[in-house]
Amino acid sequence: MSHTEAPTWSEHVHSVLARAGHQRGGARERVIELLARQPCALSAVEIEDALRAEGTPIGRASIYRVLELLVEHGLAERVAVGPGQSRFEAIDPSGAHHHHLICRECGRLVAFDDPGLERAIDNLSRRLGVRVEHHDVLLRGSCEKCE
Amino acid sequence: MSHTEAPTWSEHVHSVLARAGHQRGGARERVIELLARQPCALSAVEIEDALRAEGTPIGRASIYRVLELLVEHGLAERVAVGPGQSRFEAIDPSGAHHHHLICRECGRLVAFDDPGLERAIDNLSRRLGVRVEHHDVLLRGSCEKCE
DNA sequence: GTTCCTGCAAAAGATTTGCAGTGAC
DNA sequence: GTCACTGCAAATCTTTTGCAGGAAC
Repeated sequence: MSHTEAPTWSEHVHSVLARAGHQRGGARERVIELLARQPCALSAVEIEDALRAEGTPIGRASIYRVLELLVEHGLAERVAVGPGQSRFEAIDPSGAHHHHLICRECGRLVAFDDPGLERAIDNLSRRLGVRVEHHDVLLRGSCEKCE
Repeated sequence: MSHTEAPTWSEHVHSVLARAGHQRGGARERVIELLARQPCALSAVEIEDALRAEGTPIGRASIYRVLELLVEHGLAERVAVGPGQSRFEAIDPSGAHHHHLICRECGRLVAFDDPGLERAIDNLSRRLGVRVEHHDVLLRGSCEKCE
């Protein structure tokens, strides 16, 4: 694979942050590399635990600072799954994105995407006459395993 | 419309809770009556302030207990508008419901409903083969006033 | 050398829990 | 009288902030 196309998410993040005048510290790199490898959203504590398990523990405050920076630059998304429980995940630079189903039984977060849903939201924002920069859709129910 | 049917939300709440073996205390009644009159979602602190302003202050713990009870029985909904910021609103017994746009400029929460969106979510849950009990849609952008 | 990054400890908020007293039925 | 409801204070949990030292450029 690989000619010269489609930058990976990490590369994209690095170039956006560099352009914004940020240096590359160790803690930030580790959070970015970890997020880049995730199939789905993680909480700050899960990120902390995962990095500790890999032998590169970093302070929780740093994790929140990195996440805040990523969200601010539109590079990551915060998914609110409950009172005081946020999870974070990478936003693909291509603009592709997905939504989540949170299972009441097992608590698992399942990702999915759906063009019909995107279309409905487009129509809606046009109808309302508002500018929608971002949308979160969170379904609650039972996943196929728990059904 | 209206012969003798369609119970109001408060009535519905009272009958559901009574059936579940709950008594009717003062604090609970006040929170329920307040929520019944709201056009849109309130935070726990807003509820506390509103009740204090009406001269019937109640403990914040009681507010959270009432809200938890309502959510548990499917009588109210929690809307997560940010990290550590939940708002609550009544769920109409008819099943009618709406979603929200939160304005980045003024922070206002705007309610709307949209049949196209509901349809898209129906189709989606059928396609995924999951049972969706509840869905939250939260748009972020600028409202008409701030546009 | 200057400016940004990091970790630690403390702070700030939101929400929950323990407990003793009060009220509903 | 019994069991649920309430308020207060304390505890818990997530997230943010202040600050001193260390790293990037």
